[in-house]
Amino acid sequence: MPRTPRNTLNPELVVRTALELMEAKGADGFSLRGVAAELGVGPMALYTYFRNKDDLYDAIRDHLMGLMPPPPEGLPWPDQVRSVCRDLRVLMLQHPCLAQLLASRPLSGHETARVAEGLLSVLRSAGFEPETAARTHTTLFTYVLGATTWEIQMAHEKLDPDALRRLRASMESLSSRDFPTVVELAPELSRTTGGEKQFDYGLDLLLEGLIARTAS
Amino acid sequence: MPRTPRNTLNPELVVRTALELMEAKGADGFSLRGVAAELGVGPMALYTYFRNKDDLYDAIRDHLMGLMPPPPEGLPWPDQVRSVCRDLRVLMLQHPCLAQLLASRPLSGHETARVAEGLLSVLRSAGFEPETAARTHTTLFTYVLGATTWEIQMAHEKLDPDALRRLRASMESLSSRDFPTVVELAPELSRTTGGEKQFDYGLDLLLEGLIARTAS
DNA sequence: CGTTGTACTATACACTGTACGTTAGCGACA
DNA sequence: TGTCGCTAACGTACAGTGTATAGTACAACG
Repeated sequence: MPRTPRNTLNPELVVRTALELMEAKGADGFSLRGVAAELGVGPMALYTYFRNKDDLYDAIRDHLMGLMPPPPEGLPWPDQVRSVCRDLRVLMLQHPCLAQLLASRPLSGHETARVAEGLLSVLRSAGFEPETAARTHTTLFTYVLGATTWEIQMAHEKLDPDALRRLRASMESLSSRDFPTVVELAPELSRTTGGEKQFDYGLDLLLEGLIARTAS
Repeated sequence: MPRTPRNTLNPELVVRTALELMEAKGADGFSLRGVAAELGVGPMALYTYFRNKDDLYDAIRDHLMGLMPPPPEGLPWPDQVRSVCRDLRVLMLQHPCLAQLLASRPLSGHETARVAEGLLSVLRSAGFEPETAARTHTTLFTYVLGATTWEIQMAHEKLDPDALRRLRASMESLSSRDFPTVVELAPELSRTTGGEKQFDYGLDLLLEGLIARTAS
């Protein structure tokens, strides 16, 4: 059995510090040694509470998922689903590292389960059969994951002037003979990428399909 | 102007070797030094052809996108769209590193543009206005990206016995009082996750929505 | 032939995650 | 009260990373 901790460290404190560093310096550039230094402690001290770096990643992810609000009550189920998906997007935008943490590691942890429970129970209450509810949950989650990951990527792009310049250059190097549609739609592609409107466009497509299926 | 290469190296060869290593040892565990060693060359030799590691990543991504077939001709547009999305999923499953390469770097390159051109021209021919076509393209792409990334992640999970055991443990530790729906749907969630059926389920939802909008 | 530019090498630096062995200090029991 | 065991935290060390910088050998050109 674990004794009471000495006093300097505890898992909660490590996770909070790691999260701060991750948001300050980006998901790359984050290192165990950086966290340890921030805590005024040797790198190996962290291994008392986390088996390795991935284990710490999981803890950070679950900590962030704890910030997800529960589904709103008293609304029609499509609005509840929309709300959950939007909340997850906003959380991912506020904490860009969350996107990578969700995509690169399996889901686990108490708070993560809580979020899944919220969405799944909405779907079950809406009348979806168990298998359809599971499929729908996965579809919605993966859509939010992909759409928001991409949105974050594009936002990074627009902030880096060097990358932006190279993107313009590669765009203009495309012959409008070989790629007429890409060249024609280049303004729309860069203008519409990302943003709440783009996100809702895809989300509404999914929701319309779901509504149609419950009606039949 | 570039002189004729000495003879040992060229960009194409480097990319092919890098891709082999990436598929053999996974996207992690891939290193410039590994590629250089495989080519029997010093690590810095690669910097003659690529400005840095990310630049090589971009080249690999574009090389893989070159394997995408063009949209099939002579079919109704929803079938063309479905075909392109499925092809991209299959390519990502065959080359799991592609998922990370697509998600972590902006799109660029000739082959990548070719693929975009294919899907965009299908949408334009189907009658979508420029802005809607751009939005739809992004929605479809991000759906495939998220869904397939997740599918790969889950497949990795099922192959690692240690991770699988930990997943079972964390599932069973969930109280069915706190998380009744998750516990109830646990079999469906692990059974339906991934696979072509799951992918098509979400894809068909999107397509139904798109068809409805062109009809109105 | 000399000059120049390029393909590649050699060395070095600042990092990374973590395996291993050691120390210091608390909790509990004699 | 003394002592023993357990463990939190430390220090050292290792194998590895990407890449900056400087140098070397060779091909092509004037």
